[in-house]
Amino acid sequence: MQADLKRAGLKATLPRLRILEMLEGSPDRHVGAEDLYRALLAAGESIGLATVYRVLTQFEQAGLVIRHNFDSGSAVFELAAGEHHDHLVCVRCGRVTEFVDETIEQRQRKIAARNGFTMTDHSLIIYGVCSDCGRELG
Amino acid sequence: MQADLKRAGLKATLPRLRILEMLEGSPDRHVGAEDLYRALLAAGESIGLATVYRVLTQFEQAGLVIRHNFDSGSAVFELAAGEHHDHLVCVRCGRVTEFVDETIEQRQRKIAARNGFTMTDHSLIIYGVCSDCGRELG
DNA sequence: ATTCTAAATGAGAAAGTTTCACATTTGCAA
DNA sequence: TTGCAAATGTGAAACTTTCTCATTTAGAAT
Repeated sequence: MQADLKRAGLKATLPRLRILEMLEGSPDRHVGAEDLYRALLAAGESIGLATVYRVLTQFEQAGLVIRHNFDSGSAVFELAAGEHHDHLVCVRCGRVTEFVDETIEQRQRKIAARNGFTMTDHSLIIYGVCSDCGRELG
Repeated sequence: MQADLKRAGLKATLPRLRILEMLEGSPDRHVGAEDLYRALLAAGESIGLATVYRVLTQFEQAGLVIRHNFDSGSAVFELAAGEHHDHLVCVRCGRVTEFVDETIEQRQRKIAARNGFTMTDHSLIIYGVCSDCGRELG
């Protein structure tokens, strides 16, 4: 854990370790900065909101976390562990499901190339109503 | 033009007409609320920023415009005329290129269905360096 | 262990985006 | 023309994110 930070070129400070723990222990993989901040306060840590934002941005630059701009207005962060994947977001309850589709990945690379773009990143979000919410609505 | 508004169930007020004209006459199809506001002021209109936001949101709900949350932090709007399409965004100069790929569309529908989601919308953004910027960077 | 120093933090102010509240104005139907 | 509901402009407010700077801390060098 400290090693993860060192490897990323970041000092292993208490706030950084706490934030990393929170991200690893979080029930939902996708959390907002404010949520994270409140969870840390609730857990008895004394941390500043500015630090949470700062650290998340550093983690993003170091490749430890990924920042997503879903339609909600504020960003959510997720641990970068594991494979690249895209997202299904329920517009009703906010539930996030991950998926990978190699066909889509390939087409994206082709499209970027065809348009003379050197692809650095991409974001695919499918919005919809999840099965639970669909059932509730009838 | 007035008819477009009427059809959408909106009164044909002066601010709404001006905003629609701006969107139609804009050199880049993708504009921010603030940009639009300043362009209107520059054109001699007297309009409030709140009105611009309000009207854009109404236009979005009416299906006249589409709101995008690119990584820039603030939303951009585009006229909904024409076919659905996705976007390539240059991370350096901000240039936006549109594309359509039926294969990707199909896979998305499949993925939503497989996960029990009723798809309402989707957003695919490819970030990269466009050919012009790539040339400049060498 | 102790000391030192650059880096990191916490608190609150500040910046940027978007929405709200409400007095005034305007589009449109009668 | 007139009347009224709907829309607007202004400024305040809400919300997210970044900045500033005095204080604290991690880790390297004693």
